[in-house]
Amino acid sequence: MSRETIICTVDVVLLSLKDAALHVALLRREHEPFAGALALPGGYVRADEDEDTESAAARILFEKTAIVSPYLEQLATFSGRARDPRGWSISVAYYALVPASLLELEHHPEIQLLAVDPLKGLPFDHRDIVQAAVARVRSKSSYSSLPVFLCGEQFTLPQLQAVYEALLGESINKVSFRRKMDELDILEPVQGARETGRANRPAQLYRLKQAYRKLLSTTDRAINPD
Amino acid sequence: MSRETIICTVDVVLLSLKDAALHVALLRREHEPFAGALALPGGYVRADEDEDTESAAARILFEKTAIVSPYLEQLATFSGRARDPRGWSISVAYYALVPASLLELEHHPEIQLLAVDPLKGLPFDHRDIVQAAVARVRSKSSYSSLPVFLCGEQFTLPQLQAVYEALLGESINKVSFRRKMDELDILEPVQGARETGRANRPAQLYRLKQAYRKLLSTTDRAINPD
DNA sequence: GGTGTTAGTTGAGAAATGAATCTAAGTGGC
DNA sequence: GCCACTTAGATTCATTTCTCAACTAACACC
Repeated sequence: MSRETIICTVDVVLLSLKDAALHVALLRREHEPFAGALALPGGYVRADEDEDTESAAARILFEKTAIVSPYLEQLATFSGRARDPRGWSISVAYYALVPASLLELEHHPEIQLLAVDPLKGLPFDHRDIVQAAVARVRSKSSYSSLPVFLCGEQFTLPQLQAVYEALLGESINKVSFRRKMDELDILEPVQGARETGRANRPAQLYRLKQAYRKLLSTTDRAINPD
Repeated sequence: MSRETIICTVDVVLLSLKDAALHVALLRREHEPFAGALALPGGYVRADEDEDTESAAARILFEKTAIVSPYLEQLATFSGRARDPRGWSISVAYYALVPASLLELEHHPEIQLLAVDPLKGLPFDHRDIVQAAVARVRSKSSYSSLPVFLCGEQFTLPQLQAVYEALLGESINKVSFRRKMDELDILEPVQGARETGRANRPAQLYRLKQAYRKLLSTTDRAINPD
C-alpha cells in the first residue's frame, strides 16, 4: 500500500425514537477487531460500485439492516490513528432518521436499539460519532423540519410536538409550535383523515408536503447543516 | 490497487474579506490535470505523517501558502466519479477564515484572491466546494461568532458589524447587533485601547476573549455546524 | 471655540412570544 | 338520549423582545 493510499469506510448512525427517547441502531460485529461487540453498521467504500459515499452509506445500511431511510445526511468524516487498533483509518459518517415503526423488532431481530443518552461501551470511536449525530439532530431540531422524519407517513400535530419535545428535552408552547409549523409551510392536512381509536376528540392527520418528501441532494444538506 | 483502497485528498477553502466581499484564495496548479488553472489548495492525506485529516489540511495549507489559519473547520466530504477526470476520488474539504491582513499580496504573491460571488471556471468540483463553504459561513454568521475570525486581532464594534453585514448581505440594526454581541459574551474591551487616526470620536477596540481564541477540537465544531 | 463626523445610549412604539382560557369534537357512563 | 370526561385546536391578552429614531459623547479640524 503506497503511502497515499488509504482504506476508506462509512458508518451509519441510524436514529429512531422509542419511549420518547432517541435510540441508535447497533449490530453485532462478525469480524475482528471487536467481534461480537455492538457497533454502528459500517463498511468499505467501493469505488467500483458506489456512486459516492452517500450511496455507499445507503447500500451498507440496506445490506445490513434491509432498511431504506427516508432521511440520510452526511455528518462528518472521522480519521486518525486512535480510532481503530489496526492503525490509521478514515470513515465518512452519515446519520439516518427513521420512524419507530420501521424498526419493529420482529422484522429486524439483528438490530439492537440502545438509548443514546447514557451511551457507553462502543468500539472504535463510535461513541463520538453517535454523540456527534445526536448533537446535530438536536441542534437542527430547534429550527428545522428534521424531526418529521422520526414520525411515520402521517401524524397529528400533538404527536409531532411530542417528538420535538423529546428531542429538545423541554416542553414547547402549543401556540408557538403551531405557529412555527405554519410558517415552515412544509405540512399539509390529509383531507378527511383524523386520528382514530381514542376516547376524545380526534386530531387532524398531517403529512410532509410532496416537495419535501423526496431527499434533497446530499451536498445541499451537508452544507447547510442548519 | 485493491477495490477497497482509495486515494484520499483534502482541499482547503481559504476565505477572507476584501472590499466588503468574500474572496477565496486560489493557487495555480503545477501538475495535470488542469495544470495552470486556478484551484483550491489541496493535497494527499498521508497516513504516516498526518494525525488526522484536519492536520493534513493545516499542513497542506501551510506548505502551499505559509499561512496558519486561526480558524479551520471541516466542511464536508466530496466523492464520486465525476469530480476528477482520473476517476473515482474522495476529498475531505475544510474551510479557513483569515483576516485580510494575513493575505497581503506582497507576502503571498502566489495567492490569487477571487470574489466568491460570480464564481466560475474552477476545475474539478471546486466550485461546489467553495459554494458549500460560503453557504456554511453565511449561515453560521447569523447566529454565531464566526465572523470575528475575518477581523484582525483587535477590532471595533462598527468594524465587526460591517463584517457581519458584508457576509449577510443586509444591514443590521445597531442596537440588536450590540445586544447580540453582549449576549454571546465572547468579546472583551482592550483596556485603554481605542481606534486612532480618524477625524471623529474613536471607537473602543475589542478582542476575542482568551477562551475562544484557541481552536476548539474539530469534532466539536464539525458536529454543531450551527 | 465652533462644526462636522462617528461612537455609543436611551426610550417609545411595534412585533413576537407564552400562559391561561375557551370552544369543539369525540367516547363512554348512566 | 343526555351528561361527564378528555383531548384538539382557537382565542385572548399580558409580557417580553425587537426596531427605529433621536439623543448625547468624544474626537479632529478649522
